[in-house]
Amino acid sequence: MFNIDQRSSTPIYQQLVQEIKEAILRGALQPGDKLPSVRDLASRLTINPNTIQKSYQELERQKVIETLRGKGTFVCLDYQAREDKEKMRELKENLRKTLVEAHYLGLDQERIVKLVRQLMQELGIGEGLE
Amino acid sequence: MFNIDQRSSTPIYQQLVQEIKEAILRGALQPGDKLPSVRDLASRLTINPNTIQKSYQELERQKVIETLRGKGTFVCLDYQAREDKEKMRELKENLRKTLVEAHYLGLDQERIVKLVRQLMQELGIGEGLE
DNA sequence: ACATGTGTACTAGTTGATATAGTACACTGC
DNA sequence: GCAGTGTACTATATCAACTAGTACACATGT
Repeated sequence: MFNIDQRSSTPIYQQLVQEIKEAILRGALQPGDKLPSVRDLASRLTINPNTIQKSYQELERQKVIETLRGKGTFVCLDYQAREDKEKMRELKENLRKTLVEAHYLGLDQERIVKLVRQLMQELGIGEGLE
Repeated sequence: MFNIDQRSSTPIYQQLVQEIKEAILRGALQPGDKLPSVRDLASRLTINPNTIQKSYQELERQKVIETLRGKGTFVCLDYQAREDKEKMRELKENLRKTLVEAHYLGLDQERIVKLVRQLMQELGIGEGLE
């Protein structure tokens, strides 16, 4: 279901957050869809339930999913992008690092922009918020 | 000299690697320039010398700087971008994450490209390898 | 009422990366 | 020789991430 690399240096819970967000972006998970339960997903991925819960908590904090006690966890119906200066600062910082890396790999301006466009298409990032 | 945030969650040695690479990009450090000695920089930044050394080792591994035993550490004269499939894979993965974040912050395709172009200009990434 | 499945909360312990502290050695240039 | 340089090593402390185990609250179906 989700692609998790146990040996990766990036925390498992962060990988899962990323996987779920991407699944929503490409439409594999639709608004209103029910996510697997914490225990179910944990046993399927052979990961501790606490780790799954941490991912779900993070996604809920970001208003991407919502949980109904006793019923389950669902993809939010109306994701509203909010202005978040702190997140925006982090984004720029991150993009900065990535661009420096790209340059040291020998990519010039146009090849970088081309790569960005290609990845956005793969992810399903369109003109607006669809 | 270099902007290090002791309280940041990203490791100090990685911050320093990033700072030095950016300094080279914008020309503050020129090819052939001598970098501060491990001990000197450590005392100026109030950081342990071992941490500085770790940064220098990483940069040397990436062929960005080179060290001459007993003489000092210098910015490489001829940085040759080499094909590195593993690095390229990491770069794409990283860019992917960043783009997903950008989308969830409400940025559409054009605003993302615009931001990328702006940051590249700030960093001094031009058409080719200058 | 009961059993089951759900999210939630808590404690405890392990592991690995990070950073510090201290010491020692080898090379260069004066 | 001496000062400045990079390098190497051990030991220690700290913190985040992860695992393990347990317990509780709520919703649903029987």
